[in-house]
Amino acid sequence: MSGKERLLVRGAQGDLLRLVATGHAESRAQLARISGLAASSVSLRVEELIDTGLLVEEGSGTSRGGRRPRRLRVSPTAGLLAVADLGAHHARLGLLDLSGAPLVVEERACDIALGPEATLDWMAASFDELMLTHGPPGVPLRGVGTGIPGPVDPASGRVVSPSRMPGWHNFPVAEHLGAHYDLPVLVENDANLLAVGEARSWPGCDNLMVLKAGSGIGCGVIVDGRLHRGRGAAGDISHVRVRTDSSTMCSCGHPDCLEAYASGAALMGALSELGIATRRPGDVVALVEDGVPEATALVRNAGRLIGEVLTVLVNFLNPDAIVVGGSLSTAEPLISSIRAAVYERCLPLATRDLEIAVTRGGPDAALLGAGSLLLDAVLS
Amino acid sequence: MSGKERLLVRGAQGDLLRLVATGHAESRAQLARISGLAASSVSLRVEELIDTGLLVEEGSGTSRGGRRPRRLRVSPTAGLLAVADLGAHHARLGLLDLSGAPLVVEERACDIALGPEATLDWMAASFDELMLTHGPPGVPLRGVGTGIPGPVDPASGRVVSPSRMPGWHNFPVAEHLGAHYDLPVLVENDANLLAVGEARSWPGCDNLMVLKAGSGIGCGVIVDGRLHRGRGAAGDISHVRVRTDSSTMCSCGHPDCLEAYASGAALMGALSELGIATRRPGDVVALVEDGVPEATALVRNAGRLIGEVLTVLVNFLNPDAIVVGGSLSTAEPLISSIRAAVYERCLPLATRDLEIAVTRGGPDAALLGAGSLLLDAVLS
DNA sequence: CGGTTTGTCTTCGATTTCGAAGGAAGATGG
DNA sequence: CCATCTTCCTTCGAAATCGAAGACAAACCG
Repeated sequence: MSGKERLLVRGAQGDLLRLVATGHAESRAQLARISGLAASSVSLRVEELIDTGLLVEEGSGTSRGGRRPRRLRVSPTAGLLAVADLGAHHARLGLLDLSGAPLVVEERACDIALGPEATLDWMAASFDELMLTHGPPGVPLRGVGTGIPGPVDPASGRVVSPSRMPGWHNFPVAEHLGAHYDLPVLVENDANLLAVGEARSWPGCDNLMVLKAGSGIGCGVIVDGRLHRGRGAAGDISHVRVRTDSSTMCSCGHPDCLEAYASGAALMGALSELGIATRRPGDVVALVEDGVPEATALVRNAGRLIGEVLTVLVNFLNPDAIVVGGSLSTAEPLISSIRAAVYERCLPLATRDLEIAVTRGGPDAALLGAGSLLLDAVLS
Repeated sequence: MSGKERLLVRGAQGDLLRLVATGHAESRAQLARISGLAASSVSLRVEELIDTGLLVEEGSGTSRGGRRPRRLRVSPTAGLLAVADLGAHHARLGLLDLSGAPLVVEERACDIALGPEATLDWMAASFDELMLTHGPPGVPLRGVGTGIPGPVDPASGRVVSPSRMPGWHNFPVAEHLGAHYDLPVLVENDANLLAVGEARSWPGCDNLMVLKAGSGIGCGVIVDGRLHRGRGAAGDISHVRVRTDSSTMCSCGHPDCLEAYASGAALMGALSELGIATRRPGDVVALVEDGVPEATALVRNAGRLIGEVLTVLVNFLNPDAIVVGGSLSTAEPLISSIRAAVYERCLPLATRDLEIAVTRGGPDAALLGAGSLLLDAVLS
């Protein structure tokens, strides 16, 4: 299940491979421009990477006015990454090649309430199955990564006081997965993975806030093109106090947290009090699309509250874009009321070129983000 | 007053010089460790820098168990930086050597309400005077920088819609100063400079929020050890909506901005309504120290409001420390009520190792910050 | 269609950087 | 006080990197 010889790419070679893998460059000339190395050095290194079997030349790219570049790609046989995005009741699982491109992605039902051991063992078994059924023979697994719907301490790879994951507190996820695989293991908060994944779809935007609005409210922050972790829990906005008429206690012990009003779980709760049953946050979106006024009003209020919180952060961080993802993101009134609140209340300087939009990266964005981070760990 | 030949330090040499100048290293061995270069390469480069007259060897450092290192310093004759921190009624002006150490610092009265031309020409004249009276003969000026008590667009060096600087809107400060000096010119928001300056006093803290509580409320943000500018106005918290009973209109046209309740100007206004006259934010601190209950109550309320805003940002950014500076920072009740609000309401994960403290960098911190940023511009 | 322009990639000598080895200078410890 | 250790710095051959020059390939354009 492992024990393959470690990928050996040191220094400059690793950097070049990474640039190709992440899609930042796909020709020698581009590599030279981006890496700052001389064209001749790049050619030498690329030669070696091709000899090692990590890179392949594949046709030619589009001309920029002169000779067409020879397109470079990470070899499909160089290795695979197994990645997962764990949700409360479903997980997306996939295999990526070393360029981060998905080979297979599947969504499977699971239940994190069964506890970490059961869930992670199930995940590992699913990875093994995917490797057997979809992995080309002889192509080694190079890394394993998963997103977790709760706070993760990046240093230790442990889950730290999650709200909706009974039995997971302080569980060493990375260590447990590492016991199955003698490989680099990545464990990261799901919103952070989404942020990293989305960042690829927002070229030129170095500062990004990616909101994940599902059962809970998560947020990943990209500063200067890199994921900002702070001391580990950066990006948390769910326990911010909001301005409301009524007063509701949040599970964290404080009154009037954003999560208690604007999360998918809160919306479902409010609907059920009105006698409208829902099973998943997606059902709320369906109600909105069906024109159920109670649902629309609740979603619109959620958007306003989220927007008011974002107001503070937009003034403070001056991001290039706010990206809204998660299962609630397809509800039109949510986005538009977030937009309204932010544009109305923020400084003109901060909103002048600010874009507020839904996810561009598609349903696999978080998996791609996991691939992206995992690649850094894999390439020496 | 200029036209000196440009400092010529390319690539690796500039990096080494910068490391010595910023105090990150003071021996060849240390340079090798920090820069990642081979010890032999470091020796070569340092040799050249000494030959050029930019570095000097000066005695020996303390042993770490073996031979004592030969201490390196930036030559005092390598050049000077002229820096200023402009306030509403006072400016601090100083000359720094290329290591960022102050040669002279003076505080002089001025009035930014006289408009940009008058103020900047006065500043240039003051710089010239300082050079004449305190600059060692023959030592060239290498750069000029100033802090501005309002938003600055870093790309163009213009002031953008400042609240308390009549006549400055859109004025090209960097360009105007650049006409006097054919040198690198730095123009930056004052809170940002304070943040950069303070960062030197907080080793190990890569993520820092530095609050400047004076007439206005400014905030500089250090992320990953570097100043975060966003699109230019990052760090603004003064126009965040706060939770209050009453309702006050802010000059920005929105109700209940933090600035309208918690800035020095707002406190002075509130005191005058109570029949207590003050001329400067510092007077408010004096009243608090004299035990005037109205002043204490107002300051405490300001601290609470600021703290509540910080709550959001602390959860979001997970900084290592919050540093409070500015003329109000010496009011004990301000800090303690900020502390109370943040510690009470933030996530344990975010506050576990969070320090909330007053400035460590002393009164010249902003000038030192200007020197630090200016150095980057000066060293090619 | 053939010259011109633009961009890509390789060749090769010059330069820079590295790394191992060794000398210098002080700390440590009997 | 002398042997030994640690750290600092330099020396010198080996390796990596650079940059200029040129070959190559396509787009552009009268």
